[in-house]
Amino acid sequence: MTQSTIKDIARELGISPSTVSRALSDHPDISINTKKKVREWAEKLSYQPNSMAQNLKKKSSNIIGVIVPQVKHFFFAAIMGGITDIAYDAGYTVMICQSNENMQREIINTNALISHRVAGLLISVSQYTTNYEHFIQVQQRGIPIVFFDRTCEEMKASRVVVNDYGGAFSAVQYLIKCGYKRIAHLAGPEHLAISKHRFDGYCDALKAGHITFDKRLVVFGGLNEEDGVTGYNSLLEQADAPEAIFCVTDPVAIGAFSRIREDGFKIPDDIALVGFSDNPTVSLIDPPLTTVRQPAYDIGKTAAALLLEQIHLKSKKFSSKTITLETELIIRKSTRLIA
Amino acid sequence: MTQSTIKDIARELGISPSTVSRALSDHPDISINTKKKVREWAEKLSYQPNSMAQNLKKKSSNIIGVIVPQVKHFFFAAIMGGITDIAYDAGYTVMICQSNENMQREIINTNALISHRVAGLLISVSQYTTNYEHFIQVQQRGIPIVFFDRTCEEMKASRVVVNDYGGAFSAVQYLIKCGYKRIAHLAGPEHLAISKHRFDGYCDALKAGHITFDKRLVVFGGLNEEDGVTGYNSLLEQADAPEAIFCVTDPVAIGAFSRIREDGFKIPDDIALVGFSDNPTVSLIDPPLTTVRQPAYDIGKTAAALLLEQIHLKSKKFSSKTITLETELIIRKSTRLIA
DNA sequence: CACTTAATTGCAATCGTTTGCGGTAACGAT
DNA sequence: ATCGTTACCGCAAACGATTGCAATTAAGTG
Repeated sequence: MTQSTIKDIARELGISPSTVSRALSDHPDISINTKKKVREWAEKLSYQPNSMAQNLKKKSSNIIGVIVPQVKHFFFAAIMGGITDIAYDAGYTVMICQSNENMQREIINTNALISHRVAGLLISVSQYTTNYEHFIQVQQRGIPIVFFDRTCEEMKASRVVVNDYGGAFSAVQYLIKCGYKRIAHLAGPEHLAISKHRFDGYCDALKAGHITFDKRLVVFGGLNEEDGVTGYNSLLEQADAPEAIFCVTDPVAIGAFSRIREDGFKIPDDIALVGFSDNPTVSLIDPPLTTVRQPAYDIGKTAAALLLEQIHLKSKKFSSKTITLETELIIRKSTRLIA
Repeated sequence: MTQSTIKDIARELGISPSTVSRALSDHPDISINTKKKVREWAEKLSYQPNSMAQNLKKKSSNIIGVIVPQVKHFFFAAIMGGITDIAYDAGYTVMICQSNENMQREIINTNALISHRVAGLLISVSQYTTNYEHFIQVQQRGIPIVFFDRTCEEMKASRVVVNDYGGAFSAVQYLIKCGYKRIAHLAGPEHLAISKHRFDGYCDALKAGHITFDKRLVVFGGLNEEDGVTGYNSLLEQADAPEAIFCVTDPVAIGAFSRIREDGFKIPDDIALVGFSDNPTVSLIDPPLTTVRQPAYDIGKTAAALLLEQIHLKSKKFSSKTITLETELIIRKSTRLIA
């Protein structure tokens, strides 16, 4: 029924709880005899220490909190995999919350995690988060925090990101090399760092390729599949169909992909398409998508490792660092040489 | 720096911690004046209650523990979404662990969650788990437990599953109706309930279609993509290529899909393919996959709701129930009418 | 004025665990 | 017989919050 405690073992053996505690932690003051008996009874009662009591005493937990927009997206799911693997190895457990791209919910999640006195926080911010007060709060409490992917540039905090700029640049550069001239960009929310960096990469690649920027070929929107179709629609409203589209994420590319096929256009013959992430899906569609690979699982591992490092440093040397992982252009069949 | 406590507020106002506690919980004994001052200071110190202390006192937590094989698989990721949504609405937080299909790790995860005194446990067992001792332990402690998808039939416990048998049956029945005769089955691990049920559905559909069962057309394996390619390989070792393959999961189907394409065979002309789950990927590949849809997000929601129900019932009326969600055959282009 | 009653608040114990410090017993040494 | 060691072990406080009960004060009553 109810869980057994150190006191139960103590009562059973007619000794004090302190002795049991020390016996279980192999304290030298305790005789091997007592230790053996304590361990036997602990086993017999299938005793499991109460982490809450332990953490309360220690004034620190072995929980790391994670907030992501939506777990169901492969990118975040893969990151979660990396995080939980690292946490597991370090003896930590992870508490996960999803903001559902909603700032209010993100705030509540943050407070819930604070209440649980997480040892640290791993966050990828909601695309509609515009105010960072709740994250600043976290720092003021001395809770280590590491942002990943969707970072918060306004804050002095550690981050794990990928080379968004470089990835975007090489993707667009490649399109230009293929001979495309009218290259559109389905961008993300304007205030998000990843959007900005990928947009910058797009712009600079155009510049480097001596193609003049045409703002009618850029539409800012969201990061998910539905944004791909709405984005493509508003692209067509502003101008004639472009020759190629560089999308801010794979889901956006998938959205555009479906929309394009609906129109009966052929990829890459009528229009080329490039994504960003290399989700497993995009290599299986027809034609398989050219995309910029980012190492999702490694982002999770790296972010978790960085957080653990900060946790163990105890805010001594609070040197927030940014780790940038490399991206890689994966060329598939949704783009081709023309002219 | 350090988090403020009820005592800090008490000291600040020159009152006792008990009064602060009662004020914060709006106890009628406390004067509105005191309440106002307490709330002001709580706000000023950005006080967040220490859940550990609260839970220790209450001898129960507001954490629900989840163990899944791998979060990165869409099916589980989507379920996680459902779980966290329901948990959020009920004021619970979610602790997530992944077993990585490893029983030892599953055991350690279970103990970690027990240590954190989770209010309840949601589990989808690893495909290599053969011993259920650790789950029985959980029940003996009086911790509510709900299995989902990969359930544990040997135990008297609540479950949320889909109609695996019916889904498999209708899929194979459909294949027969299409005119296929040599229908193979890439099955899952033999001891897993979902494998068994889907296999049974396969068998019974054959029987109903007056097709004699050929054991060379069935290979038992794993549930993931790699198992699709190895499964397909051993299928070819045992017999000539079948006309159609019913796969135990979408990832297995994807594995077989890639393998079949490598061989230069055409789907569905040379060979038909059916999956199970309706992961988003399979509708995008070419040809889009015929599959049995199971409502992943709803499985998560249902399992979480059922668990919460059990938690609130406090083991009073311990009536373990099984909720079966319906499946739906989604017919796409990886199968066709023949002859 | 003495006494009851209502309105507030504080004391102290409790949840399960940890840990500094003090205590006891046994032993050998002087 | 006295003292010092050594080896074990227990007491009690503490972590932060909650809560039954007692205490205090003020107000109301006869």
